[in-house]
Amino acid sequence: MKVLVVDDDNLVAVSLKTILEAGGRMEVPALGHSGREAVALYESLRPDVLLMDIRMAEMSGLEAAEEILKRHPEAKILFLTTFSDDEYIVKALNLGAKGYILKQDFEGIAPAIDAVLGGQSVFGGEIVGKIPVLLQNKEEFDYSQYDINEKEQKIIELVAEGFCNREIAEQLFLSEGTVRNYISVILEKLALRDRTQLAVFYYKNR
Amino acid sequence: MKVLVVDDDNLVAVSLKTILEAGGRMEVPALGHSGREAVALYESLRPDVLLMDIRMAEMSGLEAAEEILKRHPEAKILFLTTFSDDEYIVKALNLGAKGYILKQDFEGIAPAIDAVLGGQSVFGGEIVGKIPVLLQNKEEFDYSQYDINEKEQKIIELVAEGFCNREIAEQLFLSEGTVRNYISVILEKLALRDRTQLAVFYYKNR
DNA sequence: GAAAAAATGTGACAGATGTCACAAACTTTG
DNA sequence: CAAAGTTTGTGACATCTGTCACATTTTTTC
Repeated sequence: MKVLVVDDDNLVAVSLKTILEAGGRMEVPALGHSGREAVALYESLRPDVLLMDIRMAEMSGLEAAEEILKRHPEAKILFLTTFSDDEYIVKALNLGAKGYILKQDFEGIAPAIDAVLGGQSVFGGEIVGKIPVLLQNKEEFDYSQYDINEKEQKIIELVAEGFCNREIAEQLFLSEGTVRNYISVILEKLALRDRTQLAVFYYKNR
Repeated sequence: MKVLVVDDDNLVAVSLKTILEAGGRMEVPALGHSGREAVALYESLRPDVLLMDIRMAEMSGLEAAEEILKRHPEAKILFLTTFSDDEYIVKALNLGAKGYILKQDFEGIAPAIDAVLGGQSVFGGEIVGKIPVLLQNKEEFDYSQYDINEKEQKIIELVAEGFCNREIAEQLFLSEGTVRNYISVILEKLALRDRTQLAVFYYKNR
């Protein structure tokens, strides 16, 4: 079974190769170190599974995956991640990745690859619990039709998080009065009455 | 490695036992046929993984899982499902199940169990793609844990529609002062600060 | 650099909001 | 029925909110 390993950090890539080949059932015919290499190596080797870091210079894992899946929709791509990059989970999911697992999780990686080959999708420990939350802050609302600028958008988001004017002022380095003025203008533009209606508007339009 | 198998349908349970033990690495010390049995067998056998049908008479897999996870939060529970019962996915997910896989997927089940033992969460083929959609179908929020009664729920809904106290009072045939008191109590119970946070809470929890 | 435009700020005001202590009306329970 | 509990209401109060007119500062444009 061929597994292509791609990671920015050569040490990680080599370690993974060692771990995977230790079981005797997997072969790692090449190591890549960027998204660009991933695409090229995938084409030439046609591995059963692609195990790839999600963050890389030159071309991110996500971009590479998009490219590869465009040409090979059946590709089995498993992302490697650290604890820190939650925000990519949803993108990876929508892209059609077969999983999202933690680099730290050495013993867990080989079984994960097996499971993917068996047609499953795999997510590292805590990740699944986060998916519902991450999906909530999904799509961007299109404010363009309402003549709402960036700063106003930012204020809308903070109102929709339940912050009061003083807190919003602190976060944006404005005075409380200015925030009040902004909100006044926003309410006028959206034909709403108060900040609660603004929060409601925010959640209903997404 | 001990795997407890629980399925309504004895044929399925026996088949699973055969498949899992074929590899030589897994042992299936018992077969259960209901949620109730699952709970009892889990207690007596303490398996490494519990593989359980989600729909069963007597006590559903979900209820059994809830019970087991209450006592053993580290329990590794994997649900078996057919194509038809999508609606349970989200519940299983929130409950803390380690996966949700398809019965049909014979070859995939053993690797899935391995992956779960390796600390991963596993989802059968198409299931992951459905999660975003399923999460959108706003389920009823469970207020029971917060000691929120029906009238209070109604008021929460009206606040979340953006109505002011006077409007809420009119709709519920209460005085404005009473509505204020209600909201005051609700905010206290939910540990929120103001009506906007209440509206935010409402939309974030569904 | 001066003029114009945009962003930010201030202060005053009215009204809405949330809290609290307590009262009145109604319902349930013994 | 009486006591106890629940629901609904009131009034006072401090605070937050939204509006407005206008001032100040910063940035853009010519």
